[in-house]
Amino acid sequence: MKQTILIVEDEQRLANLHRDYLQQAGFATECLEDGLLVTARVRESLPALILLDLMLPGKDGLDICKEIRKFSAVPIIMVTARVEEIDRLLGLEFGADDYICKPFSPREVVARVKAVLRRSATLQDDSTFLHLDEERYLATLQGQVLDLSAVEFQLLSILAAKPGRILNRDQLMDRIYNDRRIVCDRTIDSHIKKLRRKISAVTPDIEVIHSVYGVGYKYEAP
Amino acid sequence: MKQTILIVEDEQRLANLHRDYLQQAGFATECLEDGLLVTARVRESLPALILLDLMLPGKDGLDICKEIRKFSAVPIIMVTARVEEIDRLLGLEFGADDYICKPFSPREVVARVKAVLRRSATLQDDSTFLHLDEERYLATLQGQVLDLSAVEFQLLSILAAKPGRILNRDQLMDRIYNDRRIVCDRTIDSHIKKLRRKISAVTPDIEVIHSVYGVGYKYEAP
DNA sequence: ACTTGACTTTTACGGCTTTTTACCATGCTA
DNA sequence: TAGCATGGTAAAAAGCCGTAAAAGTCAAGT
Repeated sequence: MKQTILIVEDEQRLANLHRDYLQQAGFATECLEDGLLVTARVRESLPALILLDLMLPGKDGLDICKEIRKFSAVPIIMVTARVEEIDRLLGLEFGADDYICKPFSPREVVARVKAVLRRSATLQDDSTFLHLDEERYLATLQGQVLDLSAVEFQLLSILAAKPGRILNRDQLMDRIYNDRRIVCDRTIDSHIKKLRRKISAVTPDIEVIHSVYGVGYKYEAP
Repeated sequence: MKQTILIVEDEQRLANLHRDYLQQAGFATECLEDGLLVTARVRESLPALILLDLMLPGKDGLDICKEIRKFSAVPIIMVTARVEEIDRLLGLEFGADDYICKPFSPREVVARVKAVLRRSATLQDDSTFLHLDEERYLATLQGQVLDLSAVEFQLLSILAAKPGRILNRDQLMDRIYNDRRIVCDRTIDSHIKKLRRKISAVTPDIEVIHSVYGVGYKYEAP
């Protein structure tokens, strides 16, 4: 079963070059010439990696990247025309996994693709299990996005920050409501329940939020 | 209290990149540009993890690693420029905890750092006969986990805090129920009994909770 | 301003676990 | 051996959790 690389590149000659080399290297390929349908295609064909040109007709590469990150953690390699771009991009947290600068040799592209795939393979079953982007309130579990409400996200953050450590309901409430609001502690249970439901929609067989009878809750990865 | 990551990297741009991402991820950072002062720094600032470039001016990364291992078990992640290096390194027993190959995405580095830290945290000692982790309500006896209820855990903690010292039932109740609840003192006996049963499931031949006729109970390791 | 819809909090209850109690058997000390 | 302390057991009581549904809150859009 071949892995599919999605090539998003408006310059036809370049796209073909990528395609040929990647196929030669044993990958399946798909091509798009503009940014309009990228997200739709990603959802459909679930590529193993996306090679994304930064300058595209129709839509900016950065926007596409952000959009994809809303629902998927698929590896993305950005292709840019200018070296100076890269430094700028590196500073930004917008979620690409690597950057290639034109002009480049097709061999280099293949090498990078392999490198990124290898990395993401080794990381998959490890720390990438749960990723919490505090700035964006974006939680991903095994590469899939968890659509959490603000309170749910916070709750998960607090628990996941100290895996294994048990927090009681008062501690959790104190951290979530720092305005000293008084809420019934069963409220926590309620949010926990919703969190668990959303999490189990992604990983039905793995429990990550455990209750400790008479004490509280804890987060613990498999 | 943040954990400190010590970055040892001669390429300034790369070091800054690491630093920014790790700080973003909630770590404190320190940087060194060559290998000469690494061991001294490790002794001083006791970092939680070291990110160590293999190729350094002044001293070889491997040597540094070995040197550190003589006095510390701090987690070390080696950074190397070439994939082939890794295979070679993996064969050698020199004590790094993980390897990262250039080029890499800063996100990956953060992920690896977290993964290694998590692993080393869970590997923490099972050398002591009885270990009580108050934070996670986790009691281990000779490396085996005792599945205790909240009260049982407290009871064992109180007794084990003063080995050999005899505590009567009132003292024990006072410490367990600081809300001045009045309970029958036979309740203690009941919990003691359950504790003993769970403990003897792990170490059938060793009695650690002793009753002192007419006085109370004490904990005493073999 | 009103409606609407999404999110949060409260409340109630069944089922389950732990804690407590009661009671009898056994063991210790004088 | 008498008298009290402790151990074992089981059943009652208390407390806790998961769940669902009702009630409240808030902000966006009309």
